Amino acid sequence: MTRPTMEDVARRAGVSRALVSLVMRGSPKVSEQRRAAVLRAAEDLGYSPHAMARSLASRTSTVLGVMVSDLHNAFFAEIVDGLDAVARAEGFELIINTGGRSAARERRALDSLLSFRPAGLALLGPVVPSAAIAGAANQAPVVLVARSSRLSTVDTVNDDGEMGSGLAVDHLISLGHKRITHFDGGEGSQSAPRRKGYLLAMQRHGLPADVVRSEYTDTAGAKAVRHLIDRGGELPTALVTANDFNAVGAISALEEAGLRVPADVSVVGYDNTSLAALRHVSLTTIDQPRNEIGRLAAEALLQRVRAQRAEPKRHLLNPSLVIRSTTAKPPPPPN
Amino acid sequence: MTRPTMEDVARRAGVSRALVSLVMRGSPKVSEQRRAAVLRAAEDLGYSPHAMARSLASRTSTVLGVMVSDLHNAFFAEIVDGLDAVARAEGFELIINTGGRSAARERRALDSLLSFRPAGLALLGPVVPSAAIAGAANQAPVVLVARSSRLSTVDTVNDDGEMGSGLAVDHLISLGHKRITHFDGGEGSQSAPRRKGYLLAMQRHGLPADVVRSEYTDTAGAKAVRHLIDRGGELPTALVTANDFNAVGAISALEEAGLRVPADVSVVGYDNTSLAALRHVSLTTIDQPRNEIGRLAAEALLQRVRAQRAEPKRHLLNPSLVIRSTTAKPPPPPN
DNA sequence: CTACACGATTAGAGCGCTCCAACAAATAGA
DNA sequence: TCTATTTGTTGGAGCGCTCTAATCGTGTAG
Repeated sequence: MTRPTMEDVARRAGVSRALVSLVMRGSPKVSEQRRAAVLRAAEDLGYSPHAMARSLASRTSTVLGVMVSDLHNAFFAEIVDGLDAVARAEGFELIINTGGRSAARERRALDSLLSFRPAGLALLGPVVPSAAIAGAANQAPVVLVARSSRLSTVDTVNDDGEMGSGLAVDHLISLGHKRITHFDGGEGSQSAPRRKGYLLAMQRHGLPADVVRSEYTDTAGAKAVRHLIDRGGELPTALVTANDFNAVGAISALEEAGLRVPADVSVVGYDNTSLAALRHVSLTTIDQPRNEIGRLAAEALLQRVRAQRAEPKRHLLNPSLVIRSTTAKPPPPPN
Repeated sequence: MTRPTMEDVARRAGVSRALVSLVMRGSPKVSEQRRAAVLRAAEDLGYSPHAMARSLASRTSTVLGVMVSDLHNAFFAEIVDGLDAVARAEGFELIINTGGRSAARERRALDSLLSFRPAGLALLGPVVPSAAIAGAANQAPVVLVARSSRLSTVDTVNDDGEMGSGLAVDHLISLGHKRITHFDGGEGSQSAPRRKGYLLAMQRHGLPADVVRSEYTDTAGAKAVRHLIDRGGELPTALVTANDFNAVGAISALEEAGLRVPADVSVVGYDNTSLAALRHVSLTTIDQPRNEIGRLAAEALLQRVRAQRAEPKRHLLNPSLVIRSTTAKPPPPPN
């Protein structure tokens, strides 16, 4: 089980350890003849360099630490996918752990990642206090995804939630809706800008805003609908929901209450998850370019790693409206 | 940016480097007084041990390599989640990369993981040839998920697809169904045992089997339904589909064709993804314990790492039936 | 008062590699 | 011919840590 080292390769090829090192790193200043000899010896022995020893000696790292608040969430999984793609293309490796939406656990996860002295750190939807992030940013370049920050040492990649909700509202209004309610994402990340976008858009059109506190789950969406019905008064003709899950829960509850979507009530989701695209659901929603987010995060990190940039970068990606079958003109007013 | 080392802590605490090392590893043979001094010094300096240097010096690793054929797939993401949970609880870290369903890329991914000399390797749904797996297994303990192997050096964790389909068929038959069609998963992994389980169960009950080639997507499910309708003849009263996505696609197509689920046709999915649980979908399906799969994989690995076991372990997990709202008694025969 | 054991501490070698300065050999310039 | 350069190669120090064996005090028994 004990693998061959550079020493072994050097001995077999009849050269010094340093020469083997040069060959392994693809240095141009090695004669073809020696290079071939070294490569052969390595091949024979099944040698491959020890990444950690290399990292230690060179005082550099090819590891990017990734902390995912929740891998369960397909949204983050796709971002990791994007990160992985560019990281690997650039010769970096991802080391991942999850924070489980608990600040304490995230702290530990962060420490654990830092103990590998990674070249950079990507935090996906972290909930740790800003101070912890600042601390981490002192040790390695940090990029934040789905969380904003004013720290000048960290980069951020976000979708413009304010704009996204605005798109949803504009779409509904252009269909003729006037009573539009927002189900918000509660404490969830990005909940605030989405709410703000809704409020601003309603105000812009001179319509009364109505926000119901909710969460990023389908049960919460259903609950919000029942709340709407229970509180009495006129029902809205359209819903701008916290995310796709919330939307789907809302749709179910609406249908259970005898209301048709979109004939009676239009519903817009957020995220454009694979769920929304299912023909059975066919949800009008706001798309965030997830893979793109991952790529940009990785690129931002690599730029810092290579010291190509010191000023913070704030990516704010434009979401887009995806119109499917859950929005339509409002029903004619009952008279 | 240059972080303090053990040397720095030692100097500040007025002790030797070795003593700091002992404290950091929680050795009992250190006087309380010194321990406190060291801990204080470390705290003051913001010191934390360098995982790679530690690994190199101790000739041990706390890293588990994970190769995911496709992180996009929520199924694997949840397994990684399970892996992560037990790995972290045991003080191990995950280093992840993806193979992108290409044997060549998987090979490279594998090499890259091995260059970190991980304590063990988990391969999720790998497509590389068996020889490559055997090669990897020579360097580190390997556990395979969603892929079987005869290699005595690797462990495997799979769900019993044959049994799962059997459960679906039995359930439908107990409801009174006789014409049950299977939409299979085509070339997809685990497609074969699921098909086999269907065939065996039908045979066991003396019913004629009917398999329609399909895939693990919702569009494929819809297409299979249209194929069923187009080919004429009597429609089945129940569908055992390739997976949940396939099921949802099939349901949509059925409804579009004016058939009600489950009144006219019952549908069973496979995997019990979060999709199936949505109230809007409420799909009867076969549950694979994904988190459990991840846990078992991690445990199998750790047992090998600790040399607690040398014989291969073959986990075959029992799937279970989750009854929701897409299955019911068949319609009375039209006479 | 010496011998001995025992717990606490430390020096030093070494993990597998990179990097630097030094060097030998071949080539160029004067 | 002799001194510069260039090109290819090498020894050795050192990255931050662990581990073994040796050392240093103490307390205790003889």
